[in-house]
Amino acid sequence: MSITSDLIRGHTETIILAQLVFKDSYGYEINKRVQEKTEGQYELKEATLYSAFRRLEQAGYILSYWGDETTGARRRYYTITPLGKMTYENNKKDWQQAKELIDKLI
Amino acid sequence: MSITSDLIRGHTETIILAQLVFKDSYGYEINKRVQEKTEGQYELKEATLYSAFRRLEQAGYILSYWGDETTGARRRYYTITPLGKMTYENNKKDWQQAKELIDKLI
DNA sequence: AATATATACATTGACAGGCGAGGTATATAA
DNA sequence: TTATATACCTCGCCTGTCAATGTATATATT
Repeated sequence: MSITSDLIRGHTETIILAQLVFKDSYGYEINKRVQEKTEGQYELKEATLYSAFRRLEQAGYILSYWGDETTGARRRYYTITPLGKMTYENNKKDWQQAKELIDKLI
Repeated sequence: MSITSDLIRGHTETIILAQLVFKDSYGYEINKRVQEKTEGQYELKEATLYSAFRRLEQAGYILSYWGDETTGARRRYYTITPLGKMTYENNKKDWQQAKELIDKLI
């Protein structure tokens, strides 16, 4: 695993929410998008990804529904809720703050 | 606890090493320094701090010795080793990289 | 004299998130 | 027929954080 994995620990949920702000999506696609955006420098582990989905849904930040694919593997799509959007915005602010703190400290 | 605690998770060791690069220090002082630098926005929990010291010493990044205080509570001082300095420099680079990745993703 | 506060270190045990390993199923390309 | 890509899911371990608790010294307050 890449050197950065420890440092991104704790951002998984925000990363997922960020993808869902643009459009509904599903696990596999979200992970592919993360890999594209980081040019392969980072990827979500499947176990991490799916356990995060459970937490996010439990918390009311996302909702899920099965896609109506007539071919290929089935997809479970996720939508972000208004509460999820608020949480995402808050998390982004927290990140800006945390970045400054860490920069002061290291 | 402050909102940022989850996001700083994983930086504890680097924060400690950063303090020891300047000068030898001890737990209580390091924590006070962290609080000063962040204007009270962040503090290391004692259990977190002392378990980090154990890990860092185990890994050969720091060495410890008892201070020779003739008054007040005894202090266990820590010194950063050359290996610890290298690790600190690497961690700083990793942080710069992680910051960019996270900014891309959220 | 008694109490509170600051300094200083340390351990225990619970909890939460990350993830390796394993499993299921469909579709296409070699 | 085999491999690869797509797509989802669970179990159980590992690791870092931290609340709670305990010890000891020195000073300030009541």
